[in-house]
Amino acid sequence: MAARAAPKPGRSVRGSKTGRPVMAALDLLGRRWALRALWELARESRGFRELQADCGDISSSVLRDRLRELVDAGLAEQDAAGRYALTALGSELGAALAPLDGWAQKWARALRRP
Amino acid sequence: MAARAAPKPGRSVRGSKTGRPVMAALDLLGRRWALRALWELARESRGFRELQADCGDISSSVLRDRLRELVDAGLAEQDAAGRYALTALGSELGAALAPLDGWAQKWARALRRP
DNA sequence: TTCGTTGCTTCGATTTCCGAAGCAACGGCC
DNA sequence: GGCCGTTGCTTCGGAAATCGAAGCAACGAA
Repeated sequence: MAARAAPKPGRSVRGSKTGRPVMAALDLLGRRWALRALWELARESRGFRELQADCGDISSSVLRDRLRELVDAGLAEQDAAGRYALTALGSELGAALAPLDGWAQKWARALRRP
Repeated sequence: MAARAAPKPGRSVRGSKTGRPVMAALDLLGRRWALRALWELARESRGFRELQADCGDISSSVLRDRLRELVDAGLAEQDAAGRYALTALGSELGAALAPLDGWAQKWARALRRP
């Protein structure tokens, strides 16, 4: 249970008391599965159980916590059918993180031939 | 103790057995303080204790683990003076994540007037 | 009405993280 | 040389986050 409020800009978060927005983002995203859930939702809206499966069978309790945080932070919401989807803000974050894919491929290449 | 190998592309990581590079990245960065440490190093190279202070007094044991992983993954290294610095690859990741700052400011604005 | 699926919740076991303490090595500085 | 402050860690016990299997009410299809 529990599920305290998600980190948000303007408030003191783990590792920073200044309230600087990016620090809140780093706290929010630096939790296990947060980035992955966001990444998956950026691809497509999905229901809880489907999302869980697509995240490699993440524990349902943790997925619930992460989703709650994303919703609380205004990055995700549930549509009429109950499916989870990113808000406009969430989509923009997804777009901001999109370069990660290209970088990771470069990373893979670099590690193959050091 | 412990400190197993960092997640890398091509290998099975938490939440994905396909070896897709971006999944390894999401695993690596989705650990507490990993994003923050990378973010700080992207700004400037620093020694262990200074980095610890700048990360809001993160526990030294965890910082050590995260740094080990970043080094192991080829994203960071120690210079002649022993200071931690990003490699070329690490810097590119930092650059790929740079838009996060701008996004976070937008997030802050959006939450102020909902 | 039975059956399968979904969206969760619970809770005990594990893993991760925290944080205070300690320590060897390296300067300065006298 | 001897003393002091700083640095880069390591150790380890306790707290917190995560896991994972189980269960359950609600819903739709048959």
